Formats: sequence, C-alpha cells, structure tokens
Amino acid sequence: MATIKDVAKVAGVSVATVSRVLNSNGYVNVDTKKRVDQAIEQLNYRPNDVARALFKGRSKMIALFVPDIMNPFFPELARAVEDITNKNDYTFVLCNTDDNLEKVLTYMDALQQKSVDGIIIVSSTITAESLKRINVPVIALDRIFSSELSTVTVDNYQGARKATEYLIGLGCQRIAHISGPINASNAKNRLQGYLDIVSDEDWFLPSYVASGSFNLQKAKDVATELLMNHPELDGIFAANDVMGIGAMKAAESLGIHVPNDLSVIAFDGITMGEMATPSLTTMEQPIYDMGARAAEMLIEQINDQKLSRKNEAFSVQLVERQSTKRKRDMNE
Amino acid sequence: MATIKDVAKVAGVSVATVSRVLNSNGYVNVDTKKRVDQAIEQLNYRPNDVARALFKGRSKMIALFVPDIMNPFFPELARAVEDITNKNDYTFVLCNTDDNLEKVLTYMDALQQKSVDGIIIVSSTITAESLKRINVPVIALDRIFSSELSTVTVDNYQGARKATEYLIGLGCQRIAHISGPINASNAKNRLQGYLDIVSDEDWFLPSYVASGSFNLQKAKDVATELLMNHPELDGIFAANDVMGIGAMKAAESLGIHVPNDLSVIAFDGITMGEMATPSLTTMEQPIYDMGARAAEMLIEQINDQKLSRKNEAFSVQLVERQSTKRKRDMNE
DNA sequence: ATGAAAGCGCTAACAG
DNA sequence: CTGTTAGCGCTTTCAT
Repeated sequence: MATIKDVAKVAGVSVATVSRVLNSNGYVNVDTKKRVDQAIEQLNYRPNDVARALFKGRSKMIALFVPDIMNPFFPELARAVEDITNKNDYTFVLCNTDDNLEKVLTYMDALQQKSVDGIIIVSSTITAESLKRINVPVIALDRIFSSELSTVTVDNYQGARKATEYLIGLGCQRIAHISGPINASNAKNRLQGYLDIVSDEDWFLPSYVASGSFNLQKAKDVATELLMNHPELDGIFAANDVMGIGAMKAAESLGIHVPNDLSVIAFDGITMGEMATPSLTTMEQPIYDMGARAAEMLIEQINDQKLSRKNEAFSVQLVERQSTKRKRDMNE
Repeated sequence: MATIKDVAKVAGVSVATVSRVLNSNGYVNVDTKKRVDQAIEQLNYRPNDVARALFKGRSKMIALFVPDIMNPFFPELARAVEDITNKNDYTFVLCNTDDNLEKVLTYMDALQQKSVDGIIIVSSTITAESLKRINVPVIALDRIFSSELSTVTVDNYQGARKATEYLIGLGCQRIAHISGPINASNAKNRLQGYLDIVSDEDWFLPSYVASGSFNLQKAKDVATELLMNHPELDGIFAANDVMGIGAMKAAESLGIHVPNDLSVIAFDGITMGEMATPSLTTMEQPIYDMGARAAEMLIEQINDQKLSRKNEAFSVQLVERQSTKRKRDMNE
C-alpha cells in the first residue's frame, strides 16, 4: 500500500502538495499537479480513509438500524439506503436491533467508536433518551419515536382510511382490523384511520380489532379467533402485508374463501403479497423512495448539522389484486 | 469524547499504562489498574477505534457481498453473518453487487481504504483476478468462483438428485428442469444432478431444460413455454424457490393444477415458499448456518492468515409441502 | 512496574 | 505556489 509520502517522493514534492491535489484545495501549479497525478497513477495510490477519519473525526460511514432484515419489508429499504449512501461515497453499515434496547445501545457505542457520520433508524422501542449516547445526525424512518428527529414516513392515517373505505365500497358490511404493535406509530395511525371510518357504524364492535404484532403467525392466530367468533365478518384490513397473508392463511384453514366470502386488504406493498395466492390487495408504500429520501436527508444533515428538523410523508396507493372482490349479494 | 490522555490524567498515570490496562497486555500494578479502571468508568471512556485501526492497519470490519439483498434468499444469510460478526466485535458492512464486476471493484477499493479485515462473497461473476485488488482473507459462500478460496456451500449435486428422484418416486413420468444461470456453480451442479438421473430415461428430451436465471419472472416465462410445448410434463424441478413459485404461477395461468396435474419441487427453503399457495415442496438449505459458518471461518482466517484453505458443504433436506403429490393414475 | 517518545497516514495552519 | 510541522488517538518499543 503506497502512502502519501511515497507519492510525494515520486512526484518530487511535499506531502502537503499531494494532499492539496488530492482534495483539490488550495493553490497548486498546473504542472506540479500533473506530476502528482502521474505519481498517483503510477503507484496506484489510494488515500487511507482511516487516517483521514482520525484527523477529521468522521468516517464516511452511515448506519441503518432495522428490527430484522429477515422481515421482508426491510430489504428494499436497506437497498435504497445503500444505493444513496454509495452514490455519495459513504460506506453502509447494517444493524439488526431485534427491537432490543440493549443491542441498540451496544451498536451506538460501537458506531461512535468508529466515528460513524450518521444513523437512520427504524424502530418503535428506542427511547429519545438513548440517542444522547451518540452525537451524530439521526433520521427516523417509517416510524416516529422522538419528536426531535427529522422523519420520513407515509401517510398511514389516510392510507388506513382509504383501505377501510375501499372495503366498504366493495360492499363489505362487517370489517375487522388486525393491528400492529400499538407502540409503533405507524401501527397506531393505521388503527386510528380504520376506527375513524367504522367506529360510528352500528355494526361496529371493539372486538373487531385484534393485535397481530406485524407478525405472520401471530396474525394467523388472531385472525382464526376473529373469524371463529365473528362468522359475520366479510372484510379484514390488516395493518401490514405479512399479517394480511396470515389472515388469508387463517381463512383458508377455516374453509372461508378469499375473496368470495371474505375480502382482505393490507398495507405495505411487499413482493410477497404478489406471490401469495390469491395475491394480496394492499395500500402500497413507495418503500425504496422512502429509504432513498431518508438517506438523502441524512447526508444533507451531515453536511450541514444545523439544518432544521424536517418531516416528510409519502402517500400510499391502493393496489387491487385478487384478495378483494365486490360483493354480489348486497341487499337489493 | 474523552481520550486516553484524559483517562491518564485523571488516573495520574501515563497513557502507556492506560493502554496496558485497556489491552490487558504487559505488567501493571493491581492498584494502578484499579485507579485506571475508575477513571475510565468516571469519564465513560471508550477507545477510539479509528486511531486503533490506523495503528494496526485493521479496522474490525467485515463485509458481505451479495448480488442483491432484495432477493429473498439473502436476508437470512446476511442476518447470520451479522450475528457472528457482532458476537466477535466486528462491524458488519453490506455490499450489493448486482453481479456487476465494476461495482465489485469499486467496493473493494473502498473497503481496502477503510482497512476492512475480511470479506465474504456470494457471486458467480467475480473473477479470481479481481481478488488481487485487495489483500485480505476472502471466503466464498454459496457459490464457488475461485479454486483458491475457502468455501461454504451445500451439496447441490446430491440435493438435485434427491429432488429429481423424489419426483420420480411420486410417479412423475416427464420431468423438466428450470435451471439457474450456468455460470453459477450451484446452478450448474443442480442441473447436473437432475441430468444424471433423467438423461438416460427414454422420455428425456434436452428441451426439458430451460434457464430461468434464478429469477421469478424469467422462470414464469420459460415455464409457460415449457408447459405449452410439452403438455405431457407432470413434474418440474426448479433450481431455486423463487423460480419454483414462478413455475407455479405459470401453471396457474395455463389452468394446470398444482399438484394434481403437475408436481413442483424447488431448492432453497426460503420463507416465501411456505407462504405461496400451494406451499412449495423444496430441498431446504440451512441458510442461516451457512452464513454463520462462513463468518466463523473468515474470522478464524483473519486471526491466523496462514490457515489452510477449507471447503465445507452442508447437506440439504427434503421438505414436503403442497406443491407435490403422488400420482394416482399410474399404469396399473 | 511505569513513562517517554516515535509513528500509523493524513490534513491544515503557518511560513516563506 | 509550495514546504514544514503539529497534531488526530492510540500502541509499542525502549529506557528506567
């Protein structure tokens, strides 16, 4: 590994001059620059980022915290963040937190020790308190957990309203909701959207709401219970796609046909929803765009630390597939 | 951020002594150690990893190259690598290569500049040549692309044989194969396993093999063609689960019932296969274990650079689900 | 058992 | 326009 010193020697200049051409900063004669460039080329020299990081106190690394990359919602988000991160010459570090505060703190210390430049966090359990552990820009993505952070989200409330209204428009007359964990802001808003549409209906029962924890198996279990206790149900709005699939699995094992007997709509727009049979109608989020935007915002903030707090919400879009169907036996 | 100097001052010793207790290396009086520990505690001191990395030339970072984390096979692998990586106090860097050599080289340079300690690579396109670009231990995972590297794989050939034999045992009499890209070692071995079972059968036709590039849409397209040209087919062995799902989608759109008219078996054991309807019979790989083992091997090699090259292959296991079914109309 | 000091590779004053 | 030099925070001889 050639160092800046080697380059200086070959070019017959001082390391300062080499540094200047490296960073195109300060005056340097055209000819000397040429000589330096040649030396760099000749030695195939690459500056040592570690030395730079030590001097600057920044490492050109960005970390993304997700609960678990194995959850199919996150790979696309991670991909987006990595793409933007890369395009801006940062290195991308992935951290699975399992929504475990202790792991988060361990990560924060480790990243701090490596002079990470910024962090994007998807989490509902992290405390605003724990952010003080590390002194770098942080963006909250998908879920809001601290009012002091810039955020990138979607309009969960409106999306949930639309999903519920869509089911009603199809002729559904008894609609249940399988919610995510209520401590997650997105789950809470989706629940609220549903409630604001249906809670005044005379058919509505509080027991039409069950928590599926954003988890397939859990959702299947609660959906089974829901469908057994309430055979009158003809629509389910699940707070995410994974739970929507769980609900369909529950219906299938009970001999309830989707979409003929039961319409199911969910939220997210992950690929797995298309793969399911029947394919899942959903409120699609621009997942990649969200990740990309969060990364861009983070980099802006890294470059200008006193940038003001910003809140961006993407809108979601109804994607009709096979799990929902207009009811033919409406009262007429 | 407290530095080692601050600690030294508070403890009333030199930085050398602090460094000694930090690394439990060299003699240090029990009492002085106590004083230093107290100072560390009091200042909440954490050593600066960047400074350490500069001195040592190693950064305690490990990178994983995957073609694309959005492909559902890779998140579990990534998760495993990250877990092991973390347990050993390394930081995990994720790199999506899109199987693009230029991206790979760019990554290698970037990682080299950051003094990464080692790399795990899943790739079929990387040339052995390009590895010279960076002088750290490398493990090949899932696919073999250079004979000089330690590798972690599965027994693709035996798995493919078993899958094909399973279909035959079910009574299938015309079995096609949807292969992965032939430049990928795993795809090649799976194809070979299939061929070695069927190529001597009198019904076998070379046109029973089609390439689906490990890609769902592509597999769906070629499966459609396959099923249209060869209505006699009653079994398909797809080289991975994603393509197995593609094949089922193709059958569905042609009105061919899986598994009654057509049995489909695939390879991988990703979650999406369970979610599909019908759920997909497959040769399940121990994906997490493979990732974990690769990470362990890498760390062993980092700790002892002159460790000899090693080759480990896990075995795969048949998981019967709904996409395959014994034929009732056998000649009897 | 401990301290002083050199140096990892780079950048940014400061001088000239 | 270019060179000299003092660090960035840490580890490791080399003395003592």
